[in-house]
Amino acid sequence: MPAHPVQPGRTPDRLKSRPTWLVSRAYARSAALLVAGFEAEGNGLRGYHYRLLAALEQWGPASQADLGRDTGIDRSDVTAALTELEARDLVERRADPEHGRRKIVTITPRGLDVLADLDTMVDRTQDALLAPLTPAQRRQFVSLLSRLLD
Amino acid sequence: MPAHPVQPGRTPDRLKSRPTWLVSRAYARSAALLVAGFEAEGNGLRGYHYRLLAALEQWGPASQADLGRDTGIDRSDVTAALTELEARDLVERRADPEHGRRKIVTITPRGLDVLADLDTMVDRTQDALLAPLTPAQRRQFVSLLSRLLD
DNA sequence: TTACCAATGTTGGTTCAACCAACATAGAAC
DNA sequence: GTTCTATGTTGGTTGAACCAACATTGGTAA
Repeated sequence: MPAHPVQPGRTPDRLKSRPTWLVSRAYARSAALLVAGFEAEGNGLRGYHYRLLAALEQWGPASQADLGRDTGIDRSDVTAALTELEARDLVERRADPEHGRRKIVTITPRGLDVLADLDTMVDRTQDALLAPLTPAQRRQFVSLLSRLLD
Repeated sequence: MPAHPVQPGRTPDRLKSRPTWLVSRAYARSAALLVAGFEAEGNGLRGYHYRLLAALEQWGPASQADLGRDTGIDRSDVTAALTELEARDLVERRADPEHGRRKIVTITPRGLDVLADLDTMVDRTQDALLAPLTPAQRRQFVSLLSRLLD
């Protein structure tokens, strides 16, 4: 369902055993945990910023267009998010010397620090989400999800 | 992550094995399949309408406020969705004889028919979503999701 | 009874993520 | 040299989820 409320009262039988419904509820919980985590210790950063920092750390400097393609974020949203990251000294934007219009984005040392902090927050969120499962069940869950998305 | 794009190019390692990420990707796929199903054979109806019809079928006539509480849909959105359902003769709204302001909503025979059609569409969507899994894995997946949401 | 409070249905908003269009400007292709 | 495509940016639009206020009604307390 293209709707993910956090607090339905009771659920019709036809919904509550359907995988699409369960996935949407799991997503609602997961997203709520992440939003709470970012709000509590993200210093105003959100998922967009985290994904951009992660991409920069993993693959090194990139143009904004490439960043957008890699992260699946629209060019215009990349621009806005990078402006906020730059204002916090977490990334650097400099003109590509070989391409007049292109800008090369680099993560700064402070950006790496913040990314590390966000990483531990996100890791704790995984534990919170998977709390009801045993370690073996968690591995199974991740494995099934991965297969589902191949 | 509070974002569910359908087409990221490549995914940073730190994301792609994290349950929250996998769940958000699974939700993106699930929601896209459902939206496509409703668009193809929903005759202009969407998830909201389906949930309301399902609640009415399952628990019988109810006031709008109760419907909202049961489905987790805001009162104002319930009003709008019911207006559309009523225009299609899928529900009936009549004043509660015992409560001046309250309205009792009932699903009509046509509403039951449409609900049955939507049910088969939604069932087919389950198969599409779970296609990569074997029957045993599907049972496991549903079981783990249910446990996760307890 | 009267006065207050809570609930109902409705209207008309706001917020926020996702997405789209248009632009000036730069390289690439032909 | 002209056309075509890519880039970064601005300024939108859409749609789901919420929220606020209102008139109206029932219930509660005094």
